[in-house]
Amino acid sequence: MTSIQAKLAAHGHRLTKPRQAIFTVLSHQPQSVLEISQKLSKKKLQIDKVTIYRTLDCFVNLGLANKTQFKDQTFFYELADHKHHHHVVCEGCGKIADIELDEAELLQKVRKNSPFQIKSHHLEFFGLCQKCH
Amino acid sequence: MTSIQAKLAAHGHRLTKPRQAIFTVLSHQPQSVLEISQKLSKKKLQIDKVTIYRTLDCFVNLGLANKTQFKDQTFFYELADHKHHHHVVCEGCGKIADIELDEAELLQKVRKNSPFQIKSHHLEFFGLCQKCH
DNA sequence: ATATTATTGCAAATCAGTTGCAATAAGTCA
DNA sequence: TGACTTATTGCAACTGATTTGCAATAATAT
Ligand SMILES: [Mn+2]
Ligand SMILES: [Mn+2]
Ligand SMILES: [Zn+2]
Ligand SMILES: [Zn+2]
Repeated sequence: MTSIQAKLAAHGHRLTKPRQAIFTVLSHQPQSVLEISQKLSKKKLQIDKVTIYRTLDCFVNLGLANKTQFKDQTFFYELADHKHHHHVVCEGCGKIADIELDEAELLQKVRKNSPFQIKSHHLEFFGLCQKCH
Repeated sequence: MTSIQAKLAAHGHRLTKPRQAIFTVLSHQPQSVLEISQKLSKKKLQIDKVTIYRTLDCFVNLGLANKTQFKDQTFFYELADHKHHHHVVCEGCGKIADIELDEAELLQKVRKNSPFQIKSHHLEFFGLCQKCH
């Protein structure tokens, strides 16, 4: 709460009830707005989806959340307090697991092979989890 | 034409005029359906966007095209006849360049770190091209 | 040439995300 | 604390991308 409080304040933003609620529901598991909405409902916290979108957007800008995308046109959000990492998605059951890699070599190769100044990347893996295998 | 012809036939699909037209317009530059549609229009080939979607879907299934996604909810399609590769997208002007990497090490690391059976991955880089830099 | 059925095009629907705006509630300060 | 300012919320309507239903059309096989 203090961290979010501080970051919001530093940007002239307010710590509101919806923002607190949405924050408590975030985790390292990337979640869609629908899933977040449903989690909130279960907690008897009724928050409009537009507010969820705007809040997540705000969190992403403040570096509190990360926005990801897998194979469909839906965006997923997770807490940003961990180390930079990527995910493996099970194409059988939808399960998502974190993957932590040393990407130094990879990025080095890319920088050597491309004249672009690279700022960020998306990397996601797809396959089958142990159960679905 | 023969390659597409053969693959279509092998799956009981027909080589139609729209399919030929759409095929000629594909390249290694990932393109959205809108862009493909505009290219076709310039060639005086008026094809409904629904047909473009269905055709691209068909091409992807036959391994003739690849479907990619960058930071928005739009899908991009490119020819699949080249070696496996990824892209760098300029966030200034939208320019897209191919990036070819040796991913063996990376995949090895991932397989070692994850119990999932990995089948595919998405990897895209974002930054600024030389002009926008 | 005819019959069969995959494919097309149009209209309408869906799905995720965005925008406008009036009502509400944080944060500020006397 | 209580009034004041303005960020934030919720609702309704909208957009852009993609999908679906269906009747008309055109590729293929005989
Ligand atoms: Mn994660
Ligand atoms: Mn390419
Ligand atoms: Zn699974
Ligand atoms: Zn550029």
